[in-house]
Amino acid sequence: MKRAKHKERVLEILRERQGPMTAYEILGELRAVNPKAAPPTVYRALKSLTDSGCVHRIESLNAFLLCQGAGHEGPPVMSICSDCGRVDESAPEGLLQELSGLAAKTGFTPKRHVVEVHGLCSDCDERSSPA
Amino acid sequence: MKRAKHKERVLEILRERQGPMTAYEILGELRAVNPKAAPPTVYRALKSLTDSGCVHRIESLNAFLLCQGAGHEGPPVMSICSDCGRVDESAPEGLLQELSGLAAKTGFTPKRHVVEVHGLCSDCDERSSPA
DNA sequence: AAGTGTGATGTAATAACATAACAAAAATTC
DNA sequence: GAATTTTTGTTATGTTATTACATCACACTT
Repeated sequence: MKRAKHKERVLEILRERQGPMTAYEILGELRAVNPKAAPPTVYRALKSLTDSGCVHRIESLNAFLLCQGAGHEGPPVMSICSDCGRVDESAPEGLLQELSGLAAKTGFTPKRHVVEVHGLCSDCDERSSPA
Repeated sequence: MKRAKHKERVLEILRERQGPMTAYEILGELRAVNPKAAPPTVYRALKSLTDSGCVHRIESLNAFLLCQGAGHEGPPVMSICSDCGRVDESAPEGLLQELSGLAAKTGFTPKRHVVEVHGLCSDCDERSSPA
């Protein structure tokens, strides 16, 4: 097994950020350490990290986020604040059932779920419509 | 009221295709009629069409699809076949509740839902694992 | 008809996101 | 230690999307 240096560094970068980052933002950070890093460098690392599940890709932002979810009982739901950019991961109980029920009705066999909710986090919501 | 020629033409193009198209595929078709069409042309038309709800953007494909859903009681679910590329829209009853329940727990106020399921449609599933 | 306001369209350039293709280097296996 | 495989480096390019500004076409007034 090889060292996979970049993978670890990307994880570190995402851990420090505590929020979503685009591939090119990550690339910028990688370059602080290794000026030779190029787009394939970061996309390779991200592929392996998303494949293994410790990083999630947020499709509607073209961005990546360290997995924060406890277990992986169901598809993760990403709650994305349109105002401050904060993203929270959750895993509601019934969601998988709901989506599986759909599958049963239509004969569709699900492999990967993308569930992303855009809106306002509680902080930003309060700020925009104060009590 | 102005004519909004491109909007109508984009709708027609999507109606003919009966499936998802990328903005640049649409642009190619637009150019068959109007060689002057450029990226902003198609993105403007698509913005107005997606804003009004008659076209959906599929985030995980960077593609656009004519709305096929009956009513809009809840967030549309896009079922995307990884094999044949077919996309079906549905609107399961309980989904909105499920996602709203999540909101209630966390204080997040949802504005827009993205629910996309990748997998195999019934045809492709049968073909890959025959009875 | 001439002027004016508004929304649609044209145009050029570029930003932002992602992958292809191949070369070189490092680790693993034999 | 030679062969093989995997990872990394490098260059280039492909794909998706937006910015910024100019112009056009129509509707409406005067």
